[in-house]
Amino acid sequence: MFTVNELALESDTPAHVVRYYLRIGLIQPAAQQENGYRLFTSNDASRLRFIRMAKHLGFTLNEIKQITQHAELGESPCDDVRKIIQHRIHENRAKIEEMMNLQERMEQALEQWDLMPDGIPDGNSVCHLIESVEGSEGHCHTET
Amino acid sequence: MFTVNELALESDTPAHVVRYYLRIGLIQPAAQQENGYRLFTSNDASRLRFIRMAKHLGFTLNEIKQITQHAELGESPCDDVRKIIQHRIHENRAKIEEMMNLQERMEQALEQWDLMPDGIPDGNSVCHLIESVEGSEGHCHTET
DNA sequence: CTACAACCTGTGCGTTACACACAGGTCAAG
DNA sequence: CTTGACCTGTGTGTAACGCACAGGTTGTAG
Repeated sequence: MFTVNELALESDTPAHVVRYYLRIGLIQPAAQQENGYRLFTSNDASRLRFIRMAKHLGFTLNEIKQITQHAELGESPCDDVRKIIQHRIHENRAKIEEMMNLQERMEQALEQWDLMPDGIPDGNSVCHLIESVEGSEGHCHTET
Repeated sequence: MFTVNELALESDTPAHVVRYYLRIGLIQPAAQQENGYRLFTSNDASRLRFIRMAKHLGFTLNEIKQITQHAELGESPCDDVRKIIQHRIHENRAKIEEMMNLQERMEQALEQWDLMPDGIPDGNSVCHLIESVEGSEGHCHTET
């Protein structure tokens, strides 16, 4: 039987993360001491390791919860797992593209600003650097 | 004098976003009707357009708040603006890299899983697909 | 046996930038 | 006056923790 701290060490997870997973019901204590301390088995440690693996693969905690609940009922979560990853691959690709666009916008701005002096704000302008950036009228919104 | 909705149209911002900005004090109403409705001037509209520009460039709402507060006091925010963008460029580069690593992990996993059948979970295993993924013991943590 | 310090415990709140819901208010048409 | 469409402010929920706090536990010294 491990305490929270021991479970954290055993599963290579920060203790406060273990507590968070407990809070949201992603893991449950196997037992409880009289003073309220939660106790765990080595089974919980491997469960926790599974959770970290899934997170490392991009699954959200909610998805992991679904998966473990399915597994607990004896149903195979594999089909959902494949679908989720496929969806996440698309999602992530879009996000990366958006962040690369942002990156370019920022780099272009910084370069452009190199030739511009600092300015004192007046009633019309808050920061002429930011206001000088072009292309702010074309907002692209890509949904999931 | 505009209402929230009119200000939203004028500044090309969703109305619920305008309300959010009001809530966090990023913008303030110029006046108030007797029924509690908030009223704005065209000055507020251009302020809001500035906020959208800054967001488009990657500034957080907190940073924008700082910038506008500086500007309101007559101090030039330009120096901070340059520093923030420089910092954000580094930050974003790291994030993009991390997301590309994740992308590769996901794609490799999906490919690898193509040859694997679905499995029924037992006590030892939750989902053998996820558990089969290699390299889960080497966690990389890149800080800002 | 007691005093004290170091550490560990559960839990409440703060974070980002909205999205949604809800009860009530406003305005034009009939 | 009533109906319906729309608009208003505000409370709450989101993801995944990070931090802080008051109290409990454990080890060591005296």
